[in-house]
Amino acid sequence: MRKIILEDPLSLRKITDSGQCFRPVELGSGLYRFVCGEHILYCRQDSLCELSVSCDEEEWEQRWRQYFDLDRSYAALCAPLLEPGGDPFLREAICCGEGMRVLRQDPWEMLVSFTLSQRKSIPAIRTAVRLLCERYGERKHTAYEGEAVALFPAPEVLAQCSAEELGECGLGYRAAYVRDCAEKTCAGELLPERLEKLPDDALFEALCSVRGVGKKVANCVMLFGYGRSKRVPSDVWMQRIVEQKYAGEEPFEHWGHAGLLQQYVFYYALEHKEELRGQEKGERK
DNA sequence: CGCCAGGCAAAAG
DNA sequence: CTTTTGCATGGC
Repeated sequence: MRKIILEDPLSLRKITDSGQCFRPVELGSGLYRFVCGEHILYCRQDSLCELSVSCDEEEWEQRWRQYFDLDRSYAALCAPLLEPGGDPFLREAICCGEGMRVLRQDPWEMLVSFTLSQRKSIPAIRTAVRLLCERYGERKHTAYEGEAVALFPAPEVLAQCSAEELGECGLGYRAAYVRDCAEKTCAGELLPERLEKLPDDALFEALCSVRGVGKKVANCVMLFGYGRSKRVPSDVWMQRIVEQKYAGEEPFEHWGHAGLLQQYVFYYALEHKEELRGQEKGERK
């Protein structure tokens, strides 16, 4: 394992638990495994700003630096928002999520993962994604205890499966949606190399052409797969926050890098589920 | 067992 | 155009 010193706090646990990624896992005793494309990283948290990693320096610089979004300082970005007189809830959320990063993940994987995520809990999404990888993904051997890791399946492979077959991974009615992701990608309509050049609006529209991809899923793919840091996916949890902390008025418009702050807020919501659910209003009859 | 999940498309108003 | 409804299944 090689030592990495970071300029910014980074929490492997919070990132892994924050609902933006479904394949990173804690293997036990603080050892985490991340997968990005066909690259696999084993990683340990030594302190807030120190990691031990399994890759060499070149791979860290070329691949994982971008994956963990290390070229921008989240601390510097959040500092002005922590000043007294600022938004008190946002301040609390940022403190709660210290060490959060918004990962830059594979666009194809994000498209499929968030398409099958709708109306599923995060643990259930993890299971479905894992089953897809185990059934249809190529295996890659690693140095860690001879472990063979199943990579995320290629579009061509999923496009050859019937919806019924895909459904066996627990996709339910979303199986047809995943098939459409694969078909359109194979047909060249959603090639990441082309889409990444589009402006936000055009990219959004292209993603929404897939059956089962709407506003929320498209924004997740843009934020987590294409690095569009202004996008704010709005799901039930974000809606509860807007209701209960902002009296129904979305504050995101006047946040710079709203997508990054959104991730702190979303993580805060996951960590305070009970209170947010409990205070839900409007169940009068 | 019952309830809810990082929503969406289609039907109804 | 805006609002309501049905949806498959795993976690807990």
